[in-house]
Amino acid sequence: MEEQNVIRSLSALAQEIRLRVFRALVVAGPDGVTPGALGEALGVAPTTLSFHLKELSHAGLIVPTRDGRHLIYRADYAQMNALLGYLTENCCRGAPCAEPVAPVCKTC
Amino acid sequence: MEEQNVIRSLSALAQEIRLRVFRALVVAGPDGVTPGALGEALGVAPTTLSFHLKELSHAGLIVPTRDGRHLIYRADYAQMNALLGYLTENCCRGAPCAEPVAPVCKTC
DNA sequence: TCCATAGTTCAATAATACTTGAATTATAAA
DNA sequence: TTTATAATTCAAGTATTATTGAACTATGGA
Repeated sequence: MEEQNVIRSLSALAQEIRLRVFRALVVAGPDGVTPGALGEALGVAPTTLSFHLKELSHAGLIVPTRDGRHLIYRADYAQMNALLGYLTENCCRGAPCAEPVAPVCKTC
Repeated sequence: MEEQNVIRSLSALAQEIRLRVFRALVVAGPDGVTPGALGEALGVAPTTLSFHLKELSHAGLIVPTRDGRHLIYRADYAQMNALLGYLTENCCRGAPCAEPVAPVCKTC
């Protein structure tokens, strides 16, 4: 993963609304969620939500697909994994860590 | 981990200099690095570096300790783990993920 | 004590990011 | 074809974040 993409992804997640949106999509999994449902659940105005969805999309963290007059947004797990991996790369120069870095997803 | 702390941590990492600083500290491990050495390695002015070190410290991602007239900064692995875990919490509602979320640190 | 070194804090400027209403695009149903 | 619904884009004002030089604090050595 490129540094600029990492920064873009971290910036995308470093905002209350976008963090909540992303986590909601991570929880929803393969089903995804529409902007309407997200806006309803999170109490965010359509214009504002759209702006934030675009930020997350540009970062590659979420992906929209169209279904009739709805859009469905889904988390991109590969992108998330790449991001998490980047932060711990070459951790402790390959030595076993004093405080080991744990697997992030207990159910996988 | 509290949402506000998560956002603060992500904001802290979502900046070129701070991301490089943090990764340098992750690689350095328990030895840590001084601001002087970081500034030298990354080509950053002392004032600017100090500002960014404070941002990372406030987020709890790095911790300074004094050693004579030097400060030594170290990554806080527990905070990093908590952050990474937060992003994948309740992933796919506990179902096995379509695209599994991998352990982030191969050497641990 | 006096000076040099290691870092930080402060204040001002410069640059980015967030929100909102109005207008727009795309699809579906009457 | 006309109307309604779902969502986005645009432009503006507002707010937050980054950089820099000058001044300051703390430690160690001459």
